[in-house]
Amino acid sequence: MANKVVTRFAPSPTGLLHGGNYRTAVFAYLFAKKNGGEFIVRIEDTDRERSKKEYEENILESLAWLGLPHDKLYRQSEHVKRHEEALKTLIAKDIAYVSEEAQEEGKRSQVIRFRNPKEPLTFIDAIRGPITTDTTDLGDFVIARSETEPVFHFAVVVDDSDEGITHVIRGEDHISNTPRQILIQRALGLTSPVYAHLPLVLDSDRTKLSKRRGAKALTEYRDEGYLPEAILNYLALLGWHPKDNQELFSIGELIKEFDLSRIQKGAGIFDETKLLWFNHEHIKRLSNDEFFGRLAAYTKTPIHSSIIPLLKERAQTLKEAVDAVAAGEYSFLDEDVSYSKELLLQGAKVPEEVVSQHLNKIIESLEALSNFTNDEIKNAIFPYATEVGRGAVLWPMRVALSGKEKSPDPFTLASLLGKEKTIQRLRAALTVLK
RNA sequence: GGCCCUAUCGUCUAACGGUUAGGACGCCGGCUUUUCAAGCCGUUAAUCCGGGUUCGAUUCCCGGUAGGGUCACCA
Repeated sequence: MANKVVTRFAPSPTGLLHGGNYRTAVFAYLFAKKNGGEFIVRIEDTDRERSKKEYEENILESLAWLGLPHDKLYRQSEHVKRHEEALKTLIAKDIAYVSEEAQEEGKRSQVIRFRNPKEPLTFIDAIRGPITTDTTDLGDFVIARSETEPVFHFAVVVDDSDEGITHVIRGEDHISNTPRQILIQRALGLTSPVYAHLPLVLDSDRTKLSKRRGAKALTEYRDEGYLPEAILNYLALLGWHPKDNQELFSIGELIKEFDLSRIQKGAGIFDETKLLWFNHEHIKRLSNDEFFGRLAAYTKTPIHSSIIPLLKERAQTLKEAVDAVAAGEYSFLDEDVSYSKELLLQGAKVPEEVVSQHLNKIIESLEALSNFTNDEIKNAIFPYATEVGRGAVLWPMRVALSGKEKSPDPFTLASLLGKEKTIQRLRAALTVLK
């Protein structure tokens, strides 16, 4: 109990967060859960001008959607009393002091600075090992705008301590902030948490992922029909790797396998193509009912439950599935088909009398069937098709059933349509030829 | 520019001194229910450079180069 692991994700609600940001949350969450610990979300809203409620809501919504529930939620702004107390303590001890500043545009004339001991400082990063810097370079840095307005470094240190954070898992861009935070911890007599600085997630142009350069917010991926489990899976493997070559993970498996020691040091590029592959894999892993439910939650477009298996196989995202349905790719199921004679003959490459013969033969074979399953239909038709020429039999059959140039294979179509409708359409094809 | 971090196929990565440098995505090619997808099979492709240490370096050390981060009264 005394050594219970507590991690935190501490975003500032000053904008929408992208995949790289959430990757940090994923790692902090997995590490906490792996160790039976707690995952805390702390909204860092000390910048009162730029913090917005809508961003906070978006962040919380995204975290919930991804499947990263927090054990506790804090807002930094609610802790101002504690910050003020700690600040006064340091001032009383003359470790911090009120500094008169040269008047500048948009700046205060008075701020609170930290008396820097100016010495070399080494901390052990759980991913990178010892990191040494000389704090002299920092000078007497500012820790608060006033007694009631602490700056990031100060508030973070006090909060991490108050909230019992044992492991600070954050982006590499915070490495250079760590020494000054440790300095404040020491001045306050606090123990330092373990630091683990994650490699950055880069855009395809090798620069830090940023909203400004078009990095998508997580909610955009949701709107584009990505599955949260696919994004989670992809994010977990961006900068971390299991012992073996397993790639597809459920969240439970990730928690079980996750290990700080297998985190990468070098930055990684966010690859949307691979994410798409993960998404399709996770779609395929969904049961038909589950997939149907996800589609229903995603769109108002009515979707026939019988085509769910086809959609699962063919669509990489929910949006793709919906778009295909909306574009009429499966309309042959409930609408009558119509097509030209040319299309019916196009792929057959034999005279139309021969096609008629084949169609008659198909009808005859199918009429004898009792179950009308995909396999039964295939067994009835395929040997014949192979014997006389597959294209000559299968192409017209497929067009007769779908009315389209592109469609699923003829056996699947027939089983979906049912015996009666299938035979009716094959007869209609004979009429077209006449 | 100062300080810090990093460096294996195009991309994500495995190999914690000895491997034909492995896997996945993508690309390309082939097969398939002569369509579109999916699926299956296969091909292509990498240790940044230079010095050490060692019988032996992707792996350890040093230097260079390159990339990134950070130098706010933003977090």
